[in-house]
Amino acid sequence: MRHRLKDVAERAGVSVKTVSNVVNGYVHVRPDTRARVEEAISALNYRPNLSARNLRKGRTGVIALAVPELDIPYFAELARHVVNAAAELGWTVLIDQTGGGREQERVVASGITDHLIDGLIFSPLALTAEDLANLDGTPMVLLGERVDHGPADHVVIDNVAAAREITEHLIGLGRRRIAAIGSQRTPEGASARLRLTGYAAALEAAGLGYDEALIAPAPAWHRADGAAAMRHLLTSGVRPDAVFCFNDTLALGALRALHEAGLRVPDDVAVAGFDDIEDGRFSVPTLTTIAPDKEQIARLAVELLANRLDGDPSAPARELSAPYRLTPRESTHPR
Amino acid sequence: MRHRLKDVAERAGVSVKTVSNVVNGYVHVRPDTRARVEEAISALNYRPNLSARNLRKGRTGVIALAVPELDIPYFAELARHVVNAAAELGWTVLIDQTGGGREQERVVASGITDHLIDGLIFSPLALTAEDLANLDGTPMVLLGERVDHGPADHVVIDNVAAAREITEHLIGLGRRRIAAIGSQRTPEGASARLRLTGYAAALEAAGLGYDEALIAPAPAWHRADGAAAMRHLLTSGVRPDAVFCFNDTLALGALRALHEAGLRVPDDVAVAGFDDIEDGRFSVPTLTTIAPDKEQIARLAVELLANRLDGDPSAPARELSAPYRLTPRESTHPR
DNA sequence: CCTGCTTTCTACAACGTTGTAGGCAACGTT
DNA sequence: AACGTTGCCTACAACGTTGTAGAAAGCAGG
Repeated sequence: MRHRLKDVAERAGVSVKTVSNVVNGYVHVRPDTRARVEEAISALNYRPNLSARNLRKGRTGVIALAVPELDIPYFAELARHVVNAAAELGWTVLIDQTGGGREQERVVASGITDHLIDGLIFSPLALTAEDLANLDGTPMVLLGERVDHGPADHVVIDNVAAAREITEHLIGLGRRRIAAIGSQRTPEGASARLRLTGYAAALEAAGLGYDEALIAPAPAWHRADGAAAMRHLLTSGVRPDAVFCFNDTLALGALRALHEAGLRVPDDVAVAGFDDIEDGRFSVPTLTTIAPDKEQIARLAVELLANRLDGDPSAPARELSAPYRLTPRESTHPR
Repeated sequence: MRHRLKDVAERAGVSVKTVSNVVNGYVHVRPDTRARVEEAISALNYRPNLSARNLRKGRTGVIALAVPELDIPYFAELARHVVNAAAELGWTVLIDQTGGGREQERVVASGITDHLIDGLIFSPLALTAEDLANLDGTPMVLLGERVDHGPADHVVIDNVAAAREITEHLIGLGRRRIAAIGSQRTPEGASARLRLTGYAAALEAAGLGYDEALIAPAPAWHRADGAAAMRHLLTSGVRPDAVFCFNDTLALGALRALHEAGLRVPDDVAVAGFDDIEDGRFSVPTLTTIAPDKEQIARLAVELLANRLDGDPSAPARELSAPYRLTPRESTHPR
């Protein structure tokens, strides 16, 4: 029941190409011809076949955003901003959830890009620079730290400086036994490593020792992992008076574990997170965090992609940095 | 730098169609021919052009999931399940965030379906049955209550029964002044109306009066709306001893507002939500809720879509119901 | 009336893929 | 030796769209 240019052309008594010209806003069409064609278009409820158009033109007007997990609120919030930023350029954004594994990400990066979409904004966890090098074709913008200096455009925030700043905030409260939750040794843990570096730098600068026992790993960065890590710290006897969690969901899990252990936040233990997700503004207590400018990240990513699409595809890759802000809330109020 | 069947064919010394046959697993290809072709494919890093394939075959292997907002965790969690269920059938899922407005939803429903994808799983808020009737073409499965008995397949949960059950749970705790947060008078508020109906039915059956002053509207169902509605209830002097929030994010906002007002949950006010999002399992206190079987919802939706794609596109629309479970947690522990 | 330009429209080919029809060997059966 | 069958492969057309080339008609200027 779907109609083609041919059907519209027959109804309007013109050639297929003239209908195409009307659809695409070509100027040299007589007003009455245009009117006849438009009548036929709406009578038949004609809409162009994007696959055919894409095949012919090489453009769909659709880009994809690939993220590891949508139920990590940071990515969901980021997705909203990307959708909005892209809408301003008339693009539709489709979102692909990769799961974060290297193989899945490789499938997305190569599979999805097979001419269905014009470009890809990609937040990879496990993908290597080598994987990326094998991707000829679709323009791509990467978000986040992983794949340093690969062949693609890149939007980052300064994880080391941000982690250092929030750790210094904890130190400034007079806390001395500051734990960290979220370290990862896997290749996926690039952000974790950078945040750990910033944390260590802050401790060092303040003359506080770096104590391996205060570092709790977390296989993933979900609430459950944060709660488990916090419980581990509490039972291991290291008695932290503050915790820097490498993202907000970890921190929310840690808050829960502290509550269950009967400890008060921030009185007994101050808690800080990273990402500024909405939950942290309504949790009890509200959560001190690093707020990356997600809107800016999204806007920069979309702009980079637009430049790549319109400009020279082999221009050197650019790396842009987005701002962040330390946002103190109840979980680190002074005692 | 992208290669076509033709390039592979030339390198392997066979016809274009033979390469196509190898790619598609056609059986009658001599082993040595197949090997030559496969060598050429990997040497050139060939991957098929999906637009062209789609144009020819009418299938892409890609379906879309359209939801109002990804940063409502319920939709994010649902998205994960849909992605997983579709993966079992070899489908890729792209997610489209509509924003929930009628016009935007109409654009998605008609625009996205323009041959880029094979089918659509759609969770609409504002779309009317009339809008849907105008969509010839792409098979579609609807999630949620809106668009009752429209022309499309449908997966629902029994909102009335679930709302009634959780309200009865609050009544069973001995609460008598049970407020409701989340009512909506707009056409988008179909779920709100059903949940309000279930709430009222439970009160009625228990011989408790329905008090308009205990019903707090919420323009959207975000945490901020829940907090504002709760504050409104607290300052209006109706003194509720329990609140049923029409989703979990509203409830988390309400928890926050109760905390700020110095009230204890559940001792002073019991709180219940709806959706069973992950946050509610880690909040302080943890949140009593209705847990819809999201995995089942996703599986049913994907199955309906698969049937629609393989079977008769004009078969009568089916409506399937997914189960839910009342999940009591700390926020309604007996005093 | 011819020339050249502009406006309006059309025919055709091409984008990369796959279904259809058919050709050519090789084989087994009569 | 002729025949049908099977296995393997190829040529061609078609999916719906748009770029290119150019035709037809109208107009201005000589």
